[in-house]
Amino acid sequence: MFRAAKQNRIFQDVVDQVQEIILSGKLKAGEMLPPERELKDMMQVSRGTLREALRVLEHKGLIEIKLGVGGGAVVKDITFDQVNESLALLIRYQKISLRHLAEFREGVEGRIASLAAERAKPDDIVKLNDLLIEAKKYSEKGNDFQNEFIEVDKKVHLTLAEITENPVYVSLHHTVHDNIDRYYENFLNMKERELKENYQDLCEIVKAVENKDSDEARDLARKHILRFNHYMVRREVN
Amino acid sequence: MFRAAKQNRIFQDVVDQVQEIILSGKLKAGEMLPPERELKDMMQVSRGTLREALRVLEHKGLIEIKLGVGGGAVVKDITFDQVNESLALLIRYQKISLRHLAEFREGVEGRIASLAAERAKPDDIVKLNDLLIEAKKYSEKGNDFQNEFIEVDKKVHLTLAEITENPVYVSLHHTVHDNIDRYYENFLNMKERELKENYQDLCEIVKAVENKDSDEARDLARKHILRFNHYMVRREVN
DNA sequence: TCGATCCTAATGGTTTAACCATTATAATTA
DNA sequence: TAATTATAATGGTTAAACCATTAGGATCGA
Repeated sequence: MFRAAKQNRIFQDVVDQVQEIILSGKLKAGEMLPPERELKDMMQVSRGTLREALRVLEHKGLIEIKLGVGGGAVVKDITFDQVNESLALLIRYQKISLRHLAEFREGVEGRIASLAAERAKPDDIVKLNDLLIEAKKYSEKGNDFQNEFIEVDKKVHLTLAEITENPVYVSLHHTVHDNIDRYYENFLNMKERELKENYQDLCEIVKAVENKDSDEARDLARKHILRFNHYMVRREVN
Repeated sequence: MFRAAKQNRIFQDVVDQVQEIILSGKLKAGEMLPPERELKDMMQVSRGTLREALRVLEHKGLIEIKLGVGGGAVVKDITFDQVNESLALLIRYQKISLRHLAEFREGVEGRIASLAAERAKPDDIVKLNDLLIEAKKYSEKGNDFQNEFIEVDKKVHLTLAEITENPVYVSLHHTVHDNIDRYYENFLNMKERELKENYQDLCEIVKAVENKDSDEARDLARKHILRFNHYMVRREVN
């Protein structure tokens, strides 16, 4: 209900004030805070204290600080970067294993596919089929184009997430991929047969979405991710 | 693939070094960093620079700083707090609406229930049934015990999340609840009839888990959350 | 005139030294 | 023995100076 009121720290008050100004829209993304030397006078704190506050705001992803003339603190358009970073820390601290993350992803992608099946518009179906054509190309070219295939695979999943029109899913897609990629760069080494299996998966998922068969889409997407997870887990380093 | 190498900043190097020491296990939760005045000498930086680094580490959730004699920077056991905070920011910045978050929760709780159905041990079933008895009590006492009922409801969901043995789900439970609660404290105002409906939901979910019927558990959990979401969305303030 | 080079000033990054505020512990006193 | 007070360790804050980076203007050469 309540959180600790460690409020005797001046820099925290500075953080809160600036954050409030940004979140309330008085300063929009791209606009700048006054230079440190002016701001410290306005807020009647020392430059050191102000800078501690700026460090926190920077780390929160609310501002970005540039050097030189015309530099200074620019208000940032907030992204999921901080969520990703925190998750990455949890993984490194071994509060989460990649197996857990992979299992989570399995559920999420299933849900995304099923929502996409309910919500896909004709345009979306076209886009998905275009991606399939690309995927087919790479899957037939064999191992040398493995990375390209994986990129297209990612794009299919991203497109499905976008079709849900729920930004939580879009962001989660990035979060999960960022964190899986970070530790498993090129973890995949699929044989040509496996590339083709994956291509088939994608085709079936898209077909289910096209048919608005949400249960089928969910089950197929989960199976598809499960296959990926197997490649991954068989290489897990723990 | 690569991230910007803004590495001319000394405090960043301090952050990286200390973080590495903590994550590598050389300093464990509960242990302390040297006092600022010693650490600054060891790392050959000024106290101001060191303090900027400590601010960042504190905000990352890696250390906690206490005042007074015997105070200083204590290594923290890392939690999901930072993830929650970042998500809360995204919500306030209106990158995510509560409707989106609620929809996401619906999917997650469904998945949790279905995994729980596959993994519940006899002990778990006992625990769930105990909670149901408590829930029944409050649901019969009517509106005055609405908050108590909601607490038990939360506990049921938390227990289901724990049964999955996947910490991602446990943490997500907290994240979602923290963020929903923050903006909808007491958002619920259920009539007695609604309390009883919710109690029935819980009973059915637990029964499905007991029967290891994962599809049924999933569908029931989703319907249950959907009901909650209706109470919430009908009060949404946007 | 154009382009290259250099200079200037704005702005963040860092240092130093001092002092303030909080608090656990030891010393003192009733 | 218990309450009170003093001490010192430790983080929090301030001030003033200097360093490093950089955009843009000034200068100079062709």
